[in-house]
Amino acid sequence: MPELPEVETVRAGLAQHLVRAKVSSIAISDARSLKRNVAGVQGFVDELTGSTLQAVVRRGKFLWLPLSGERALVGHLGMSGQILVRTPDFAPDPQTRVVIYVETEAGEPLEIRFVDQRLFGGLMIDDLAPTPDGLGAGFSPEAEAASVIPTTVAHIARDLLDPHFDAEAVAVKMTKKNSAIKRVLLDQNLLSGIGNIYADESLWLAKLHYDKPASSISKKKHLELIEIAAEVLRKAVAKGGTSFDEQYKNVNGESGYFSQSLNAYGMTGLPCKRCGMPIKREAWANRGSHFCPKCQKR
DNA sequence: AAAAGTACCTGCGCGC
DNA sequence: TGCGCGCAGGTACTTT
Repeated sequence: MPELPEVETVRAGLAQHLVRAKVSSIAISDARSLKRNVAGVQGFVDELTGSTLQAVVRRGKFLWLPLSGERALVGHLGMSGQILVRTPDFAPDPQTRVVIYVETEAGEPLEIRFVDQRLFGGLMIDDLAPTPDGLGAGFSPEAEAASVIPTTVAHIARDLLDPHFDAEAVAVKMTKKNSAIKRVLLDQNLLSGIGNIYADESLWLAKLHYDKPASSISKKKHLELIEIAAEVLRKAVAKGGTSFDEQYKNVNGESGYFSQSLNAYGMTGLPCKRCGMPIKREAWANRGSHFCPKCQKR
């Protein structure tokens, strides 16, 4: 569910409260939200307790909070995850799986609540390793991102808003893909941050059909699509992301309002804002694709 | 090696 | 009212 703009909204919210906060204790009510946790629940608790959260960094849809130069708390929201920052007196949030109790730099006690309906998201503690190119690993304006990345995130490509994102190189790779253009846009190993909403939105803006083979699209058009997608992501970040229901919230439990700007996703049956033809939804690759049958020809 | 398919979960709204 | 089905913003693993 959460794509780059939603995750960035969460990152910024966490950074506001948690930089240099110290972990006091942890409560795990559902260990299924701890992923790849070879050290066990107790190992997770032991390592995190007493540690200081140094920064909040994001690459694509992944977040991590360095605990030192070598280890980090990594989080992913999956389809339905939220990370809420609450004061201790705040009412319980349904589907809270993990609570990390912290004391902020200013000495205020806060709770980081990891909430997740479907359990596709999760937290883990992981090693940090140098990035292959030696450049900053992700986005973290409050504390310049170090050039170390969690090993479990290393295979994720730089996202479209990353200052080191190489649009030219990615566009060349896209022309060589023998897959549908939408599948390529969703390939986090090639370019990260785009999910189903922003893929459909970008393709609508670029007037491309989701199932058009990427190899049949020129490099120039791929570059245009990349720039369109980056702009959509930037605008969505500015509006706090897209919220349709209770599933996506920022760290304060508030909805974003980019849904007002959507042209294709979730607009099935409504007139295309360019030509008036009803937007169509088709099942595709185990998900839905929304597009204008007139503006977006295969 | 690349590309496609499947598994992992819970809960909601819909039609019957 | 109840039940089964389809649907939901993602990723990792397996298969072809």
